Formats: sequence, C-alpha cells, structure tokens
Amino acid sequence: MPDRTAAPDSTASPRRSDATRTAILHAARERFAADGYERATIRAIARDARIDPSMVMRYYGSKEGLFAAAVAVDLKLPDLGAVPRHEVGEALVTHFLDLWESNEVLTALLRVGVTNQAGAERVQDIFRDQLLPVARAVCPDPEQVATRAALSASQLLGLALARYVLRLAPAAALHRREIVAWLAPTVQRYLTAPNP
Amino acid sequence: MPDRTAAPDSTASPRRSDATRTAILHAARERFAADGYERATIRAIARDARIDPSMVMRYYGSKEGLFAAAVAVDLKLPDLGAVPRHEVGEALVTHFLDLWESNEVLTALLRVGVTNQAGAERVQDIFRDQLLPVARAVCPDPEQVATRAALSASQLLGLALARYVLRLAPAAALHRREIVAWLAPTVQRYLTAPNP
DNA sequence: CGTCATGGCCAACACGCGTTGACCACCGCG
DNA sequence: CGCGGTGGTCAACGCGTGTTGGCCATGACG
Repeated sequence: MPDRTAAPDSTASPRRSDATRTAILHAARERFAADGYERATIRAIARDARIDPSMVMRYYGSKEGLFAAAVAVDLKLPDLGAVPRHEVGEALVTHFLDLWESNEVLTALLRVGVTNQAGAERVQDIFRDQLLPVARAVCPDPEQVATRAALSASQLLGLALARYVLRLAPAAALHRREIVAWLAPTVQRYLTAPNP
Repeated sequence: MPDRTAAPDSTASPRRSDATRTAILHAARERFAADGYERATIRAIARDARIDPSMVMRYYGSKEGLFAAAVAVDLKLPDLGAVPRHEVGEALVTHFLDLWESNEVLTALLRVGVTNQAGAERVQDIFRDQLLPVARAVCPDPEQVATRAALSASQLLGLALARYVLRLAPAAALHRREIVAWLAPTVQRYLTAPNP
C-alpha cells in the first residue's frame, strides 16, 4: 500500500477515491477553522463530506493524522529580496491579508495551535521554515533576523486573531486598505529599522 | 441561598467553604490556561483542588459558570490621561507585560476565547469595557478611538499569543526591555499618531 | 466468467465527559 | 441533648467520542 495520506497531486495514477479524500480535507479544514481541534469531531467532518466516519480513519489513520494533512500549508511568501526595500512591510501585510481571506486553513491552524500541542508545533514549523528565510533576505543584522521576524509575526497573527477569531468589532470592521496603511509601517520598522 | 458564585471577598460572613471555593478557582484558571476549555475537565480541576467533582457543580452550577467566575478579570489599566502623552505606549506595554507574567488568568482567557464562543465574548467585553475607555482619554479623534484601540489590542494580544501560547522561540526569548523598546513605539503610534 | 483489490457502510467497543441525587460527618445553636 | 444546615463523598446516568472489524458492492483484469 503506497502512502496516500498526502494531497492527491503530482505523479502516479489518480485513484477513484481522490474525490473523497479531498472532500474530507475540505470539510476538515472548515471544521477545524470553525471549532478548533477538540470540538471538530470526525463524525461531523465525515457528515460534511457525506461519507462514513470510518473512511476518515482508513485514509488518514487518526484524527491527528487528518489534522496534519489538513494544515499542510504553503504560505507562498514573495521573495522580499525582489521588492523595493521600503515596500517590504506593505508587501507582507497585503500578502497575509490575501492568505487569510482566501483560505480557511490559516484560521484552522491558529485555532488549533492555541489549544493543541501538535498544532502549536505546526505553527512553529511554518514560522521557522517559511517566514524566517524570507526575513533573512531583508534584515540588516543577521543576528536580529529571528527577533525581527517574530515581532512581525506577532503583529500579523495578532491582527488575524482580533479580526478573524475573536472578532473584536472594530478590528473586523476595518477595511483592507486601512489595515495595510496602519500595519505596513509597523512591519516595515520591525524588519528594516536600524534600531529598536 | 445568597449568590456565592463570586469571589469570597467584600462584605458578609466568610464561610468555611471559602478556602475550597478559591482552591477551585485557582485550579480552574491553571487548567483553562494550560489546556483550553474543552480539555480542561471538571474532573481534573477537582482533582487539583483535592475535592469531588460534584462540589464544582454545587458552587458554580456548571462548567460554563465556573469559567465565567474564573476569568472575571480586572486589567487595572492605568489612567492614560495622567501619563505624559509621549509615554502612553510604553505605559501600556509595560502594564500588559506585568499582567501576563503575574497572572495566568489572561492566558486562560486567550486560550478559551479562541475555541469557545462564550470565551470570545468575554474578551470582547473586556476590550469594550476596559481598554476602550482608557484609549478614549488619549486618542485625538473620538471617531477613531475604536480603531486605534483595536490596533493596539492586536499588537498586544499578538505578542502574548506568540510568546506565551504558541511559544515561538524568538518571541519567548525576548527580554522584557526589548519588548518594551520594540512595541512601545508601535502602540504609541496606533494611539496618538495623527494619521495612518 | 471468476477473482480480487478497492471503495464504502454499519454496528459495536471502551472510554471519558458533564451532571445528578442519595448519602454521610460535622459544627453551632436552641 | 437534639437537630438542622453546611461541607463533602460516592456511585451512577446518559451521551458523544475516537477507533475497530466485519460485511457488501463494484469494476478492472485474467
């Protein structure tokens, strides 16, 4: 039996069950995003995908396995080295806004990361493997890259938290361009300002 | 039966059970902070408090009632009107750092607020009743108070999220004075800068 | 046509949960 | 002394959970 827990892409013959697999993943992302890890039950996910709960176990092994497959996310961050230096803040903020609004996988990741140890580690991985390298391309002092990337992450995650998860009314009411106007200078300073 | 669900302080005769009540609240805050709402079981909280689970029900009615009692929090925010205008950012950041590090109740509130509807509403209440009025004392344009307070909250919550909940390594490693040095100008700008 | 892997459903298991109500021990007041 | 309220334990209930294994349909292939 080949390892079919990954996304049904790339090489090799497509199976008849690929539609079911993606339906499960889709429903899982929705439920994890809406309910968090514990309250997103396999039974509910299976109901959304119109299949039997035991199929989820067959294809993903366990609830943890399903979660891991559901939040395997590529942020597709732009190469900040190719962006004018004084626009990196704006580039990052707009990119993250696009991500949050196009895809519920980030909401799922954040919700689960807050409650679940495995989820938190997933967030740490993404920070280390995807955000850190991008920050490295733009930070002045290599020793400060981690700090500056973490500060940027704190502001970007904090806005997503207030806006998409906690739904603080004024944060949810902000227009996209307002968010960019306020946050871009902050991230810009965190990443490129010479000094604290 | 008088309403004894609140903290055992203020007027009226202290009961013999007050020690148990506070022990339950203490254990509840620890568990909610460490595990979130769903995984913080009444049984585990009772075990920590060395009593029977049914006592929790007697004193707090239900798990929801226990949570409400456990996260009734007063941020004790300083009067920003009495602070030099160019120091309000620093004052807020240091105050919040004190809060997060002295008291696990904020961690509990954040963890539960992310997973639980009632928890999210609690955070909204605190934002509206405690942070908004303080921001009003320092914001230039009254129409922008809510926006500016929400932006400040996003940065403060975001740092707490990265540092105390997700435990991103570089955010957890930051020294207190570094956090103040980086975040104070951000919050200062959100609250008092004339323009986006 | 037979056969066998594949996709899918159903029924059940063991477990932990929030919650309930019956029961006991003690202390203070009449 | 008696007795009622207060603080506390114990055992159980009903429910929903993740997970398991057995059974059926179907379609590709020899």
